[in-house]
Amino acid sequence: MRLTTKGRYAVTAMLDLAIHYKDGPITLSDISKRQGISLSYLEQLFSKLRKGGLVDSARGPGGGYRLSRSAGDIAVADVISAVDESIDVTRCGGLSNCHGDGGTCLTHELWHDLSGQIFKFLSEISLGQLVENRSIQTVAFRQRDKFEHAEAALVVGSDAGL
Amino acid sequence: MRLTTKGRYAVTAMLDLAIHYKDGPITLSDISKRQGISLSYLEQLFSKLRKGGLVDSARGPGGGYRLSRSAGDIAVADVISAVDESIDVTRCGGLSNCHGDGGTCLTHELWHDLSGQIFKFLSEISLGQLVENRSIQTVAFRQRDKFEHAEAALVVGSDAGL
DNA sequence: GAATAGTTGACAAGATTAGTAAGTTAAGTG
DNA sequence: CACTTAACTTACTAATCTTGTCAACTATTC
Repeated sequence: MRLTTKGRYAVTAMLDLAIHYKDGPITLSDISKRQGISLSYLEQLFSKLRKGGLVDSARGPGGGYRLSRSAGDIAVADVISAVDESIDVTRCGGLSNCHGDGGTCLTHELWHDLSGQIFKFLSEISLGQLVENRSIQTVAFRQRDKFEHAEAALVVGSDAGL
Repeated sequence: MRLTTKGRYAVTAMLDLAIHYKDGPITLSDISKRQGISLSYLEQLFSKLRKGGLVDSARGPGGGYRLSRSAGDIAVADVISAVDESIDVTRCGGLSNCHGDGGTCLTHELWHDLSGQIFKFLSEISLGQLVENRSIQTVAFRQRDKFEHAEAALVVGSDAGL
């Protein structure tokens, strides 16, 4: 899981789509103006988003892009994965054979696990939740206490989104 | 909040430090060998980690780096922030004045909030937790049933896909 | 059927980051 | 003091991100 400005641009653009969903197909030129992202970059990003099946396109006048499914069914992780092809990294390939020292592959596993958690976290936040549940979220976050925090973080991530 | 390979390297190296804490100061050369990260790059990363107050250094023979405080007191977010100076981004500066359209700055706010959540999430995971809870994790992981899944996943952090 | 508004794809240049190489300084050791 | 070790620093190269430009291709509209 990586999280770069590229992913941020993609999520931003998708949020824009989600917000303006009711207006029919949205042109990249509109998104470009609203979000301050260069048109050519948007074209590249949406090429990947389209290949990832996250958006549908319509050409010609009145054309543009729209979400391929409900905003509630598109996770933030989906968007980021689509544009940010995450080449796996740990030299040992994740879990295979690098036991030169006691702590070698253990470290990689630790990272692997953490990475999985981040991914899971972002998988449980949908664009729809971000747009709709804004106020509820912050409240839910404030309420939990320290010891529930493990569970709460996940639950919050899942239903309250942001 | 950004999450790049750079941050991953830093966390990996810090985990290595945490694991080998009892061995006294650890040289970058050791970390380099164990984790497969180039020495030069480690030097650059640790320069920032040191400036960020996360590690203490000792020069000369027998020298090396060690965590400046308990592994339980160092959050993953601390490490990533230290090496990955996250320049803020949204053209409007985060929350200021870009209301050209209804959804313009709202989108930025949404991203800002999401970013904050990711940060909070990573702030609540310490290096110590990652290292210590691991053996418990794998066991607990196997034992849990579907409904305990949320809690276990965080404590454990195991499988979870990517 | 031509004009227009829009996507799609390719390519390249500039800007920023990631990563490497090599040299310098400080601290121990014989 | 000379030598070694290892932290520090600076300069450089490679990769990636981001923007720009140009040329198709497609559906709508006049």
